[in-house]
Amino acid sequence: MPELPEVEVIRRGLAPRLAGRRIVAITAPSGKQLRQQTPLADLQAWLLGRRFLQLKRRGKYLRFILEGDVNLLVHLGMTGRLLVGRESDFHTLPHVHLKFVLEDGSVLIYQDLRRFGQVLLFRPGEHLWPLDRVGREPFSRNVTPAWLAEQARGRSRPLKNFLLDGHIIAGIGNIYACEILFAAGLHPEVPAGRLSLEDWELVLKETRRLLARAIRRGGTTVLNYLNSFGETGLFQLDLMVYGRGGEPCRRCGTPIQRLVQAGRSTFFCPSCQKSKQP
DNA sequence: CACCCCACCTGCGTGC
DNA sequence: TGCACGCAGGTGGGGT
Repeated sequence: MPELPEVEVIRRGLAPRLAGRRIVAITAPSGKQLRQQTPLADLQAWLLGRRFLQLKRRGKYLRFILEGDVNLLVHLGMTGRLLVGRESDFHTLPHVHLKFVLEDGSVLIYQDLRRFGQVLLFRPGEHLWPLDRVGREPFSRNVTPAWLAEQARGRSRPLKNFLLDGHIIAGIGNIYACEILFAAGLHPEVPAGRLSLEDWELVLKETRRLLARAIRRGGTTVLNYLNSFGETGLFQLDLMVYGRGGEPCRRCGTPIQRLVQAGRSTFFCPSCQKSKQP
């Protein structure tokens, strides 16, 4: 699903459409539950009549802050979408699990084909516990090469799996993990603990560069990602390795290889990514 | 503790 | 055409 750039693009699109708007109705068109979801009756009890104040992002979570210290946490899982529009825009759309009608007649819908997402309500004063397990923000000053080296010290797990671990750095998913490793010229199977401080400087620099560029490009659409206006992203045009197994490397022409790490596909160029070997 | 596998869901492309 | 299989942007629980 959406990784950090896609979630951030959604946040930026949604925020001005929601700020100050009051929720006047909530329905559950599909009648199906997400992986984790506050019951509809509780959503209605706590959200109806309240205005959206702010929309924040933490890792891949979106945090909707409403009047009266009520919070709604939304995670899009693999296939979740948040779309804004007119009621009639979504009449025939399948897999719509929640619909919020706003006082100006616009609607916000949560659509999720695979239903791996989460929509959780937090009442005033309640702790937002899902955020406790979210790692550090890649753009935060508390993420430094030294901190990364410290986190990786003594670890045998492959660098790819380390980058993908949202409890350490938040927001990097399978696409950007592959792209970051290509940009840094590092082999995905190198044990994370074997990187030097200089390697971590490069990894962090490329992580920030790629995530920032992806946000500017409106995210990556490989299957069905859409921003809050139903538009695709453009970063897929910049992908160097992800989804390109067997195709020639865009830098050197060597066929891109695919391998499976921790149950997920990894794509890499065996020629460009060998400054460290497994 | 560290690490990996698997389930959780639905749909789509591929190959027989 | 039909069917079985593999695969898909994430995450956490449980096993080794």
